[in-house]
Amino acid sequence: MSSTKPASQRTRGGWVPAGTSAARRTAHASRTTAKGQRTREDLVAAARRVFERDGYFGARVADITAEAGVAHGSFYTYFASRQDVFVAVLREVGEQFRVAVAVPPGEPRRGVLAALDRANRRYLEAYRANSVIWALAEQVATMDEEIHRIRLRGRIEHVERVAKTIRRWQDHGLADRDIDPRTTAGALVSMLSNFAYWWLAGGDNYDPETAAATLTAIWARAVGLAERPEPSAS
Amino acid sequence: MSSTKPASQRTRGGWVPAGTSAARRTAHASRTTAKGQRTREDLVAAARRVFERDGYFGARVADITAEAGVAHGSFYTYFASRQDVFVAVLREVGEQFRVAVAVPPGEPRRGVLAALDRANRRYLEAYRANSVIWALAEQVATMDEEIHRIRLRGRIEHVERVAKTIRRWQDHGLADRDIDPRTTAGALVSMLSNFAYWWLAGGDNYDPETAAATLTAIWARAVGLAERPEPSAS
Amino acid sequence: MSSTKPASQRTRGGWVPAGTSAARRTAHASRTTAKGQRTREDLVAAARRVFERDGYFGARVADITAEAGVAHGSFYTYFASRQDVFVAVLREVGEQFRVAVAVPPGEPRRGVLAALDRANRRYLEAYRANSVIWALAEQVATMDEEIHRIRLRGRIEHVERVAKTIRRWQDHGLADRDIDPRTTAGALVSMLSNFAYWWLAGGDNYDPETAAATLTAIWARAVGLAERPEPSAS
Amino acid sequence: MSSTKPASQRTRGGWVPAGTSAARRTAHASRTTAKGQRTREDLVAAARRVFERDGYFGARVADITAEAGVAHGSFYTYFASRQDVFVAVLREVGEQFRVAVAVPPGEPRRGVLAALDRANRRYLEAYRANSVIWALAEQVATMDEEIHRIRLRGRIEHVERVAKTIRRWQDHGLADRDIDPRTTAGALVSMLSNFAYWWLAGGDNYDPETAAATLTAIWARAVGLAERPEPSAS
DNA sequence: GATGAATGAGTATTCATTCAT
DNA sequence: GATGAATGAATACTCATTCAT
Repeated sequence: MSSTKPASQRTRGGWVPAGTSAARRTAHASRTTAKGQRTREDLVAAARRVFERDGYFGARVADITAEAGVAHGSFYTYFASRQDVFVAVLREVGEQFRVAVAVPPGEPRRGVLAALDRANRRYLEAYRANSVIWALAEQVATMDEEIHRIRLRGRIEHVERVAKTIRRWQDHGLADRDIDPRTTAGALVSMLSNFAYWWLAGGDNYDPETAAATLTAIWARAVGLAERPEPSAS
Repeated sequence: MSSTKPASQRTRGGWVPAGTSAARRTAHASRTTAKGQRTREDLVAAARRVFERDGYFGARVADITAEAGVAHGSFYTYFASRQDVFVAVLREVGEQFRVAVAVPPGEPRRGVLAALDRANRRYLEAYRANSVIWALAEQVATMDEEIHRIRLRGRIEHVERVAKTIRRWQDHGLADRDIDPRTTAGALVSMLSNFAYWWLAGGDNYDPETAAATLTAIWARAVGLAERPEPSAS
Repeated sequence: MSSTKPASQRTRGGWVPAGTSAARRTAHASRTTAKGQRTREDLVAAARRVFERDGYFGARVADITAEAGVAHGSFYTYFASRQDVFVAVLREVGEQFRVAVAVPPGEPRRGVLAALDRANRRYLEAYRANSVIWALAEQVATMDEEIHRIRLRGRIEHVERVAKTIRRWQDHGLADRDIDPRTTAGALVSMLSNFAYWWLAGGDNYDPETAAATLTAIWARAVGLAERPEPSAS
Repeated sequence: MSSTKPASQRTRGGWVPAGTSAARRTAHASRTTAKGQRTREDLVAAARRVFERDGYFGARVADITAEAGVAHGSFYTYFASRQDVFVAVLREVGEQFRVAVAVPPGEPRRGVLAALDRANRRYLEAYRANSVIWALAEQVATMDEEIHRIRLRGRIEHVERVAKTIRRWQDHGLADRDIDPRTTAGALVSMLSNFAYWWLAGGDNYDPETAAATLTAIWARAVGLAERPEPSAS
């Protein structure tokens, strides 16, 4: 890495340039020790705890390093800013989330409705496990463009996945052909995620069993899911 | 996450610092000059513009007074804090919202489905008109307990209103008797509001006509709304 | 001042913008009280004292406000940064300097040589009076482009003024016609200012009378100044 | 401004913090591996590049080691501080400078004026080749006592050498007897070095040929150099 | 000798709030 | 009521230097 500085900082016009210290942080990619790896992980874990406890704006870098038991300055060996760790935490949580929602490999393939129901319940469970940090992400999104982009990407991914499922159902004659898959998917994903937010993080109370059943029922009705098993399924 | 902070909370993050001079200041209702009334209105209007432009945490009191064209200090003649104006702005917007969604007095009472569709479209229009500030409120909610309470109250009000409608429909034989009105209402309100957020403020694109039609369709199917007009209405 | 923010901070692309706090300082031009004026002056005076005592990089904003007897935050009511006050101080000193070098109105117009000698001595006196801050400026120039520009402008102004005088002398037959006025002026200004620096601020010692006389003599010889009074002056 | 700081000075600004571990580290002269020697050279070369690119205060130890391709910590195996490498770089450059200016052994000894002209042109060439680092040294001098001492010593050496030449010329009847050699030398050295700075590093433009010729001409006139060759030369 | 992770002191800047005119 | 100057607490970030492998 011979030079990490923008060309505009080099000598220009016969004048000896003054160095500024801005934005010279190097990506911390190469040559990381196992110890360094460990410290980074500690910091991410500590950050998550602090964010959950104090919120995004309430979390000071000092709190995070104190929680991780490292020196204040060590934070900046691994992250450029509070936002930077937050993104790292989100990435981790998002991954957990994606895993939770995906169909577990060993799951028996019975009815479509049963599968849908199980997926919804898994989503609610994942939300419950990550409700605080997830709700936080939903909020911080508005204050921070980077995080908003991440959230939007996640949302669209989710919607597209659902839309694809709906199209598949339509192709198999399991769902109404006259609904718009993308729009319907958007509405259902909104229903699921926002209901989960208010129920599990926002203080609006519901009965767990009724909630899960209702969500699945609406979902099924929305796409006109034929209750009977596919007659000529693969 | 009604409150994750200990009572000894730091002043950061919008929590009301107990015992500040904000408390000392009395409600400014009585003894208001016409001029004073006008200044207050200017400040609220300016605050809304600044909040929409800069976000909640990005809006400084100095920006609001500059926008309103009054002295910095004058702000505190009318409001105790930034949160205080934000609540004032929200109250105003919320009122507009409630008016927009309510059934217009002169509206002809034709079919239930048509009425539902019209209500949904009015909601989307109201959201579109207020999307920025509304989305802001949705987000700020979690960062600020007071505002979260206001939002939760609004949410529950909305859900209860819908639940009541569903119950009425059930009583009239227009909706399925075996759905839970409160839970179904919660899911549908989540769907509507969160879909509106992503569509109108969050950057997820949909076709306007399809969107409105899809939302109404799901709504109708969710409650099992009989498409035929009520045989023995009112 | 309805809006001090760049257009790029306004709502873009259906996404609610987050406010950043960068670069929103307003020019402190309009509506300044006499008291405010006074505080500003106090700060500039204090800054000069602190800069002379501690150097540019050694001067902390806290030192300046302490010296001025105002609160730390008050500094930023008037200046955006340390560099900003430094420029203000330089402007003040530069002005004193320019005045010192200019021909005093009441000065009797005797010989050219005598006038030259008097100008040089006045320059040295001005340098002596401002040596510390002036030497500082000479140094800081390299670290800060803004200040380098100011210095370069000052240098060129000075050189041009001298070149103009040389041309006038050439026109009057008082100076050699075959020297290049601009280059000669550059060399002489360099000689004067840098000699002054090493002598009065840099620790290289000379006898005051000899120094002044030598500088004037070299100056006169350099332009081939005819020692005899102008035969047909003015 | 040899020293404006009290003994209890803060560590800021490049002053040598008395009693740090820098003192503990011994000169690294003895017992050096070939490899170690090489690393040291790499660091000095890298330091020069970084200083030229970023200025003295803008150059961080981390930048230098990155540029040299060695570990951060290795820097302290060879140097006690940034100032320490800077001095090493200066020593190197100063040596190059001295060599460049010295009379080349094989040079034919013709006229005094011609010799003077050639020396001045060599100085300008050397300055041009080292303008950035040299200007830096000139500037950093005032911010750092140690470096100021080095610079002052260099200046005085240069002035004394010129004064000695002038005295020789006077003895040989080639120069005016009534000028003060030391003061004249000081003025001429200032002229030369500062003109070179503004021209070659500071952004003040001149024609190369005119510049060189003008400097020599002023120099010759200043000492009253008889244009004719020494009648009774050596 | 070389490495790069850890340390933590040091400081500029922001902005809500108060208060003398 | 209005004004705008003054206040000062709060905190992110930098980087020279040390030191365990």
